[in-house]
Amino acid sequence: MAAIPAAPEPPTMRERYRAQVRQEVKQAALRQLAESGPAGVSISAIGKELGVSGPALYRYFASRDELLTELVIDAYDDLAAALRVADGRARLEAYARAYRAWALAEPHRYRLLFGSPLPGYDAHTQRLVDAAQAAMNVLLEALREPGDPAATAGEPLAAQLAAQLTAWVTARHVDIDPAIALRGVLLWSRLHGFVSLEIAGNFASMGLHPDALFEAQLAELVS
Amino acid sequence: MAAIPAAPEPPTMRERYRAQVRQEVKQAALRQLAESGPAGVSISAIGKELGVSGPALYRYFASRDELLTELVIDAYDDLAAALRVADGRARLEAYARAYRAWALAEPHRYRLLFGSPLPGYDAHTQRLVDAAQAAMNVLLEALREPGDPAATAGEPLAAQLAAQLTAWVTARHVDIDPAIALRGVLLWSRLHGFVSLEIAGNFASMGLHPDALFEAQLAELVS
DNA sequence: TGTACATCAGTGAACGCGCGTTCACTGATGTAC
DNA sequence: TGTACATCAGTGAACGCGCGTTCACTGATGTAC
Repeated sequence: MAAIPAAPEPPTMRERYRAQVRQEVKQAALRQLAESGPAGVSISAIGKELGVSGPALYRYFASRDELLTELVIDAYDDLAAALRVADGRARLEAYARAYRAWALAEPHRYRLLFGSPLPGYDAHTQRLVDAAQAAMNVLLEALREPGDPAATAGEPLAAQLAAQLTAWVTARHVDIDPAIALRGVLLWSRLHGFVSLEIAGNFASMGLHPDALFEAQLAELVS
Repeated sequence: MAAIPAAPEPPTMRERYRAQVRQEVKQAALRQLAESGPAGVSISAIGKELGVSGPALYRYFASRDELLTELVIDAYDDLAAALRVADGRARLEAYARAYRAWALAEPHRYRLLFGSPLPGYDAHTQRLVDAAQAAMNVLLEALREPGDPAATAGEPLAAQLAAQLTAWVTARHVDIDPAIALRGVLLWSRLHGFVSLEIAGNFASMGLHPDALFEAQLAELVS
C-alpha cells in the first residue's frame, strides 16, 4: 500500500513528442483508409509512408486493432462535432444537411463507422457504442426543440417499443417523449440510407443527381 | 471464313459435370462469405472445403474476381425474385416487408450487394448495374399500381430532377410519372437505411427491438 | 559545466501465416475408328 | 467389342506478394549527480 506520489507535472518533451508522432501515424492511417479502405490500413504501409520501419510503430500503438479503434472514436467525435453546429430554427433540417455534408466530405470515415464490419474487429465494445451515441444525442437535442413540427407526436406507440425508447432516452439523460425519440431514430435511419447510397455511387449509376434527390428527401423528412 | 457448324446439341456429360461443380464452388463461397465476409472468400479456402487443391478451381472460374461477380449477380437475381412475390393490394407494404425479409435472411449477401466496396473490385460494371436494376424494376411495378396512395403525386418536381427521373424510367421501359419514380427511389433509400442499420446491429446495441421499429417505419412509408 | 547512467526510439532479421496465380505433369474419362 | 487417341480434371511445387508481431540490438536523448 505504498502511497503513489501524485504527478500533475506538465508533459515532458518526450511525452509531447510521443503525442505528436501518434497524430502523424493516425493521419497516415487516414490517408490509407481513403485510398484502400479499412483493410488497406496496414502497419507496414504506414511505416513506409512515414519513412520509418514497421515495427517502430509498436512504440506508439499496441496493435493494429488499437490504432483502428482510435480512428473510429476520432471519427465519431468529429461527426458529433460537425452535427453540433446545427442550430437555430429549422434545426432538424440543419442537422440533416450537416450529417450529409460530413459524410460527403469524409466518405471513407463514414464507411469506417457505418459500413461493413471489419473482419476480426468487434465494433460493439462499450467504448465504441458510447462514442456512437454522442452523435445521436445531438439529434435528440435537436428534436427536443419546442415548436418544431416534429414535436407534435402522431399515433400512439406500441407499449413495448415505448418502454425501450424511454429506457434508451433516460440512459442518456435526455428528457424527451418516446414518440419523439422514435422520430429521431427513424430520421437517422433515413439519413443513413440516403447518404450511404449516395456515397456508394448508386444514385450516380442511375443517372440521378444526388443534390436534387436530397432536397426532395428533406421535404419529406421535416414535414 | 469457314462456316462454324451450329451446335444446338444437348449438354454433354462433361458439361453437366462442370455446371454442377461450379454450383458447388459457389455454395462453398457463400458459406465463406457468411462466415468471414467478402474478403474471406478465397480460392484456397474454397478448395480446402471441397476437398480439392486450390488451383483446381481455375478449371471453373478464370479468377477470383469472376467468382465474386457471379456471386453478386446471383444475389441480385435472388433479391429481385424475392421482391417479385410482393403482390396484391397494399403492394408497397408487401414490397417493403419482402425487402427486409430477404436482407435479414441473407445478411452477408445483402452486404455483398450494398455494403462497403470490395478493394480492387469494380462494382459498377454495366453488367452489375443492370442486375441491380432488376430489383428496382419490381419496385417501379409496385408503384405503378393505380389506387395506391403513393400514386397521387405531391409537390411539383424540380425540372432537372424530373428530366433525370424520366430518362431513367423510360430507359427501363416502365411507364410511370417521374414524381412516382422519385417516391420509389426515396422509398428504396429508406428501406436500405433501416435494413442496413438493423443488419449491422445498431438498433440492437441501443436496446431497441427492430421489429417494432420497422412497423413504425412502415406506417410512415405507406402513408 | 562535465561525466555516468538510465531511458527509450528505431532497426533489421525472423517467424508463421495466407493469398492469387502459373506451370509442368499425371491419370482418368470419353470418343473415334 | 476392342483398341488408340484426344480431352480435360486435378495435383503439387513454385513465385512473389503482403501482412501482424516478436526480439535482440544500436544509438541517441534526457536526467542525476
